[in-house]
Amino acid sequence: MGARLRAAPRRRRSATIRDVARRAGVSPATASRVLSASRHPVSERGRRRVLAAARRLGYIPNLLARSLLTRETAAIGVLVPDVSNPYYAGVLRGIEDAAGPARRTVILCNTDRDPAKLRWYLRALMERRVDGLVVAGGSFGRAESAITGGALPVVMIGRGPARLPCVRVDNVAAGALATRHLLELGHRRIACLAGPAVSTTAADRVAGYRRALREAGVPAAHEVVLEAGFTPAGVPALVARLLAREPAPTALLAPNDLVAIAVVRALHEQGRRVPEDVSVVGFDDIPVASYVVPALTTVAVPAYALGRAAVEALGGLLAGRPAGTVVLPTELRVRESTSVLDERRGLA
Amino acid sequence: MGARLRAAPRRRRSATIRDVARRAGVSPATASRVLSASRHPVSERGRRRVLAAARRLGYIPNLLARSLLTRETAAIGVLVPDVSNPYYAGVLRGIEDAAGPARRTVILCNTDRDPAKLRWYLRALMERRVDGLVVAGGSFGRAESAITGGALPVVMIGRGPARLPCVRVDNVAAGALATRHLLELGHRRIACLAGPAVSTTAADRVAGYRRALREAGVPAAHEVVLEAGFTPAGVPALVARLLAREPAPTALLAPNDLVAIAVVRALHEQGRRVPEDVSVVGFDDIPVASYVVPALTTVAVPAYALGRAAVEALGGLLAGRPAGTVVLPTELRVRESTSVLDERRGLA
DNA sequence: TGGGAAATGGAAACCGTTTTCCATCCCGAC
DNA sequence: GTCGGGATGGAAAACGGTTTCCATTTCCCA
Repeated sequence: MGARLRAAPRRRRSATIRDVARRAGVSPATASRVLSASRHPVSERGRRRVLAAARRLGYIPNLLARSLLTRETAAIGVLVPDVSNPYYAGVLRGIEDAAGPARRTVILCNTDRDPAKLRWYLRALMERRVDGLVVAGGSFGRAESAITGGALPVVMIGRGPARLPCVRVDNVAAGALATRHLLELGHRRIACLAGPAVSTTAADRVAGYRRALREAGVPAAHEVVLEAGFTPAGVPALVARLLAREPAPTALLAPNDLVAIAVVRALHEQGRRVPEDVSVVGFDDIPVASYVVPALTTVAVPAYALGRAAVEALGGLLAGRPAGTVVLPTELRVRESTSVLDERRGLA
Repeated sequence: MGARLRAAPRRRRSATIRDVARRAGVSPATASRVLSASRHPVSERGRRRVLAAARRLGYIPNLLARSLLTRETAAIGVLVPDVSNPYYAGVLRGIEDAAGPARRTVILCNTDRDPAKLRWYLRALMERRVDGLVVAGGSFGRAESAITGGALPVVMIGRGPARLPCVRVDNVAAGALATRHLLELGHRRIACLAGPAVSTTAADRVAGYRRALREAGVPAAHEVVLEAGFTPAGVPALVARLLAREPAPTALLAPNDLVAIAVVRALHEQGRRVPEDVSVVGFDDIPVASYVVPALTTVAVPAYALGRAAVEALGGLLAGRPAGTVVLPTELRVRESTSVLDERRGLA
């Protein structure tokens, strides 16, 4: 004979569908049909009684039990490098706003771009049987696919392996856009602070920078690329190195707005004014970019829209519609941190 | 006779503990005992076989089934007004970093301070049977407690009803701290931009501001409080109103750093320099505060630590330890946006 | 009046775990 | 020789829903 399993004493048992059924004088089957809007017909009288009983008992369905049976959890896992980064905060907000109406909940994981952490979280999400994944700003290679068993729908944000659907911007174009803006203002000595070496986003922007310079016929000797990371750490030293060059650049690209703001400050501390002495362009257009002084000229990346689009693509995948790559447009927002090159000034 | 339920065709069935048991030549009970590190002894031989079978089959336990039985989901719901706000992003990061090691996952909900949205999410979290809740920056009254049935452990961040455990800072003290700093610099006409009227955080800071002024013997007529909200919207108009006063304030408190940065900009646009003409103090010390020019003098609120502490308190609650109120210290960070009052300048 | 279809409702299996009872077996102690 | 007890392992009952089969009615139309 099996055992009478004692309920864990800690949490009091809440009303189950059987309780509702009993109170309504119907079978659990009927109660379920009413409460989960099944297609099976139920008499008006039965429906009313079940609804009344559910209300009276404060019935809250147990999604775990339902999910166990239906194999759907209505939960999606979201992997981002770091929510503290305003760009990813925007992405996350878009994800959540799109997931809510679809009655899906978001399980958040910060990977810090650490593959071990990524895999650890991936496993946790698999154990929870999430319906799908949105992965932003991380690599997702063979090892990761092995964990998901390849069966789990995944949408990448930014860039991922070709086999996975992806929502992104054209970062090569974005890099070129920023660079051409500076070229049009007369700048020729334009430095580029690149993001971390592992980031394809950063690499693409650098590629766009190089391409724009070449197309404008700027000598290759003018190309200056320094690795800076996506955070302001180390920015003053990098700026100092740039200012020490002979001749020094008159404009520069920062890997994102956060770093751009730090660059403006570092230049300020070195006695250079923006944009009179040096022009600075950022990427992302985070909320604060338009409030700082000088307001940042930047290439806007639609973080919020990327998040939304990713969830919509994932929803499509879950509904059986295939998803490909979605490329959203970037846009140059000219504000105050760039200006026409004044030959009499400049860093030199 | 009952029905043979056909498995949903969409998702392929992954290996279950029964598959593992069969392959290892043991019963599901034994397999479970090995895989979930139960106290029940299992022979070394059996253990090895189960582990090998699990590895071979790529077994990933189904947490839904486990949770259904144990009544614990190892998931916590997190309700914040808006992740795009850097302050809440910091809180969230702290929450997640503290939850991870405890093997708990975080379900994120953005409430936008909308009670309807809050209740909607609350219900969704109840359906998912989260183990507990962390609620930041929202009210949590009778109606909300009714949804959770009062049985769900809840930790508030910031401020909540007295009956709930809470992790917060002393915002009255923080407001007084900022104000006293300005008083010490010689300012007497200090304006206060308050946060939204519904926010107790905002109200407390205003109270601290008033208290500090009174204690310094500043005439009540010098008190100026304008409602500004926690976002930069409308800031230029408010600043214009302030500048139009006669005499005009020589210093001001912003409800948070984001607004403070917008205030600095608005002053700049009106031809006033910070701090030479007007001193500005913010709250929170968001990451960007130290990178803008001028670097913001601000009262640091330990967002990350608040998040961590909330999860730790919740963990304690779940382990049966009662939790009270935790008050974390704020700290004045004097940077560049405040300076000694120069009688010859000022707004007047 | 008969018959097919639609409406209505219940019994029970099933999802994948965990855990409680036993049932053995084996060991040393008395 | 038997008895207490620890080690080991299995059967089966939960957890709380959903859904598949039926089993009845009821209804409409020929």
